[in-house]
Amino acid sequence: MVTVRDVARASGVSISTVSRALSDPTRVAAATRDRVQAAARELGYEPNRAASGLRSGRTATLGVVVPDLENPYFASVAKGVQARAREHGYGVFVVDIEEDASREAEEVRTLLAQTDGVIVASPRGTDREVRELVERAPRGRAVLVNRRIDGVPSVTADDVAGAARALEHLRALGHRRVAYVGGPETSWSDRMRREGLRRAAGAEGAVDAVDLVDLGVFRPHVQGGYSAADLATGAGATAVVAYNDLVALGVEQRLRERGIAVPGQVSVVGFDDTFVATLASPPLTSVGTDLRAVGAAAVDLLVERLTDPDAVASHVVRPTELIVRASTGTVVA
Amino acid sequence: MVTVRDVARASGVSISTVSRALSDPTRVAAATRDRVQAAARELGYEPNRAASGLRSGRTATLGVVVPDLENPYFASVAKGVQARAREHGYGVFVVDIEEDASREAEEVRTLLAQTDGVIVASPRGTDREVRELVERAPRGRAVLVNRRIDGVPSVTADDVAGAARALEHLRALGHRRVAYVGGPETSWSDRMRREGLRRAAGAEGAVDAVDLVDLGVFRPHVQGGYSAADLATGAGATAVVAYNDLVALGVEQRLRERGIAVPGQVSVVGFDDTFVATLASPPLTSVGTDLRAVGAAAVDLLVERLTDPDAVASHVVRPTELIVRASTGTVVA
DNA sequence: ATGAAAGCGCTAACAG
DNA sequence: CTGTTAGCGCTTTCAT
Repeated sequence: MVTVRDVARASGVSISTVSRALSDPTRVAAATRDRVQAAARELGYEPNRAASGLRSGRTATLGVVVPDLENPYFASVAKGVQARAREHGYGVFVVDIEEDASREAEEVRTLLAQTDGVIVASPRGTDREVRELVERAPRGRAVLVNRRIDGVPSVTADDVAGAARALEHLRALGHRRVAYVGGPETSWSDRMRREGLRRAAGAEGAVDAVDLVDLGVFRPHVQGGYSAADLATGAGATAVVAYNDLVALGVEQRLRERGIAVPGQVSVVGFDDTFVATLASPPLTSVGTDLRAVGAAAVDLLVERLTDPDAVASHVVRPTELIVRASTGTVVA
Repeated sequence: MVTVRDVARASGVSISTVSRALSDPTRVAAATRDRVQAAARELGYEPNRAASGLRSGRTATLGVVVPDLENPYFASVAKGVQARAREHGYGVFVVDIEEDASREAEEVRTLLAQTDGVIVASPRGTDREVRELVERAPRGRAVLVNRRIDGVPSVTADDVAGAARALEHLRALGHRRVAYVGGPETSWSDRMRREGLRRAAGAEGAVDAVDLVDLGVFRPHVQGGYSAADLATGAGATAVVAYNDLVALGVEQRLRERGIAVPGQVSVVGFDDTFVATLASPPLTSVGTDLRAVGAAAVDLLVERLTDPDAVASHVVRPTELIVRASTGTVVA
């Protein structure tokens, strides 16, 4: 193993100069700096993170906790986190809690002890639990994704606006009775999406008011949508908005089986605009956000607070966009 | 921050006893052990990984390099790696090289310097490059997934058998002309899949021999299959085997657009049996492997070699299975 | 601008 | 079975 001592010997300086030349090149004469850096490169020197971390108190590592890496949503967020962290010089510990809310707090705690900061994506606990969990983090070393709690920095998508957009789209196509297939109860996004739909549906009795049928809570997977589809048609809805793309695919699947045309008889809208939206047939109209950007924003927030401990807890709200594809169409009489 | 000293003081023993009681409880009297552990819990002691790593030379961290986390294939492998590593007490650094072969070597090198071992999933470099990259790893601290090189431990799927199975399935359905939509040239799996198909196709002129049409190299995404579909029908194939599920979906998509029934006129088979296979319409017949198990096996291999440096480099070959769904059917005259 | 020296928290000899 | 001590590789005062 090549250490600072080896580099120091090779370049004829002391180990402290090596350390400086490599970490903060401005604090060393240009000539010395070059000599040291050349020696380091030649010897294949790689700083020992454990040692530098022990001394400096920084691990140069971030943690990200996701409910399920196989969910394309979180895969994208994790990808964004990893990429941006790398740009800032941080490595990333990824922890998949397998949708088990009870593991969340424990994993965050462990990660907090071995990283500089943690990103918790779509926390599964209640607001109370999440707040407690995060307040144990000294100086705001935790950032939430998809959950907004006062005093805790977070990155969320503008789901309210996105959902409203979706509803307006459906209204414009003539739909007056729209069903919503809901997601997990602890999902903050679900609450926001509901809210957006409700607001956009308009006052009861208004000329262009839309009847919103809440189908309840379903598993956020294909199966959930498959189970909900019949309820939607039974309720007389001509359009279905689903908690996410997978659920929407489940709805499409069941409708197809029953010979109900999409969008001929029923229109379907998903959320998240993950790549599966384009795989569906018909391809899915979906409310999307740039998920990698969400992950990247969370890293930026964290790094900012790590660098400047006095930074206030800010809430970044990323824009959402309605991507119209073939799964939505006009109402037939 | 709570350190061993605090725990030592609280439990009335020396710091080394604390260290022992916490890491190897057998080397300490039962009563002492309990006292120390209680104190540690009460104080909320979390060992400092940097410090223990610095002293012991172990980082308790593994690295995994994947070409693309958003690819469901690698998401599953990464998930398997993370879960199993956790069971062994290791954290996992995930690095996504964004399908950029030129970043591979550098990332592996960096990772090797800050972890105990590295798993390289589906290396994108040539055999030569991969061998060089891995031989820099002292004492076999690298394991390959989806690439078999002598002397380097690896986990692969039995793609030859899987591909053969797929071809036999098609033959049994009456297909005598089958097209293969190939994947990346540096893909070892692609080579094996080709080989399996070739072998199972049988000797030319045999009664039940199958004509294998090689369509060439395509991008391993939906678009690749979409582009290849017309070539397959143009070549008179009644069945198409695709490099992976996404490619197969692309084939299905294009065929549907052209009004060619699947499986009525053309059957389609994918590889990897990722969750997207079930999303397709019709759902895709696919040759699958338990991808989480692949990741887990890679971790086991690595941990074994980390624990016993004399362990020989073994090659784990995971079984593949043909999952028959609605995208394959009998040939119509 | 550079060097000497201390010490981060822990584990591993070595004593006892 | 337990305590003492040294030191992992690095960063960071404090001198010079």
